[in-house]
Amino acid sequence: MMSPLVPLVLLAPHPAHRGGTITARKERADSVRNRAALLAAAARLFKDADDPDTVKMADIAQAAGAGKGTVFRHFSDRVGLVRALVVEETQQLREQVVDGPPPLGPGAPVAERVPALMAALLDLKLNQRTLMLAMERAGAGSPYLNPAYGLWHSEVAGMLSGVHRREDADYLAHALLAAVRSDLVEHLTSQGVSAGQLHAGLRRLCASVLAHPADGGV
Amino acid sequence: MMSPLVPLVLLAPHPAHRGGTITARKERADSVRNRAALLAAAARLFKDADDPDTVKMADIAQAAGAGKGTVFRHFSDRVGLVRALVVEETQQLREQVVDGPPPLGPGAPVAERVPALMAALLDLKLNQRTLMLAMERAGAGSPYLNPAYGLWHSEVAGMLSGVHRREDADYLAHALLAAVRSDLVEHLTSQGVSAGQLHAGLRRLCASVLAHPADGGV
DNA sequence: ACGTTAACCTGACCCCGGGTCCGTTTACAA
DNA sequence: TTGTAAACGGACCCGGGGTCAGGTTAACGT
Repeated sequence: MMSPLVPLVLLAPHPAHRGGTITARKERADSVRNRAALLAAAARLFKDADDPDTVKMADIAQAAGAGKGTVFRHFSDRVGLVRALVVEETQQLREQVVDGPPPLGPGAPVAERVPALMAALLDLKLNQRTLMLAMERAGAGSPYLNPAYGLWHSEVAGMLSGVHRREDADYLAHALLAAVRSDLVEHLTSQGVSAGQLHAGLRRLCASVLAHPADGGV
Repeated sequence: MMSPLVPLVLLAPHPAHRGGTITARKERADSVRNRAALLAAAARLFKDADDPDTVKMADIAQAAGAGKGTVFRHFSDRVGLVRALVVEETQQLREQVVDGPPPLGPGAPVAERVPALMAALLDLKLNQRTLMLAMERAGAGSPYLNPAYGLWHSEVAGMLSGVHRREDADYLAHALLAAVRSDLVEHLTSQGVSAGQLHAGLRRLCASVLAHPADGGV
């Protein structure tokens, strides 16, 4: 809950970031209040919505009791808003992965930690369904520009690099993460596949990728 | 080249499909000509464009020497147009997979056929980059509603079902296909990853998933 | 306290692109 | 030739993301 990995202020583009140690006025209280209100309102709207596209910027502004301009002042565009939300919603998991207890945190054997992280990500997609869909749909390359993605990937790739060549490990990590992409999860769920079945398949996938490639190259 | 898997006429929603064996006027020549012109123009525009979003419906109409209404008459909406294009561009590969010679066609051992198909799909994403990006970006669940996807998935899942439980095989097939999604390929390419490296990683992934899971449950 | 100032707030407005509509044209059939 | 269903086309509509000019207010210096 504490010690955010990224100082929250960095998420807001505006607060004066001039030269080195000079002046820099304190951020206005109403600005802080508005940003919080906007994030809260947006989170609620996405949670309630089925289709992320039905959540309009103007709705968010209104729900937060602010003007539309304020939304764009704080988050610059739709992608920025969604990213900020994702950062919030993944904060807990990010902390657990970086310095939490095993199996998510460091210390657990790779064979347990990888599936644990992947399972957590799958649950994230299941629980924050609409928001995560919004993130993947938002503009070019969105899933990969998401700040959290870098963390997941470097963690997984690092763990795989004990079993595979570095380059392969990088790609395999991307592949594992692609297996829990929101629209895939959404598609399977809507086909009647249960969460349990998804988890089972995912475990199988992790196990396959983690198994030492006995045979030479293929 | 011959024997299209799906009669072309099915791709066009409009040509009269009333009751059983009755009348049904022959499709007008100009209609046929226009559809072909539109597809050709769209294919060219997508090929030339970097960002699929820069290809507008009006542009396509104009490039084909037709009115905007005509585009929508033939393909109903943007998604329809893109899907029709994808069907065209994948026709050759679809035929090769269904009744072509090994390793793509039936008959090759699974350990060769799966990586061959996946490599072909990766090449497709590399060569038809913009069109494939357009397809994945087009509306909700687009990659999975694409008619070709069903074929790739059923083929791969079928092959995997010799090695894995049926449910796992289904999911693993989706996971393999997710590993060649256009935006991932795009992201890696833009990071400087070469086509060769992608192919290598993909082979490694296929090999892992195809290896018999010796150990019991994970 | 109280002016000064820069940051903030707002919602009317702009813009653009997907999709629609209907008056006009045209290919086919009788 | 003529009747007619179907195709055509581009002016038009509309909704939503993003902008901006003008009013407001919280922080700072004195």
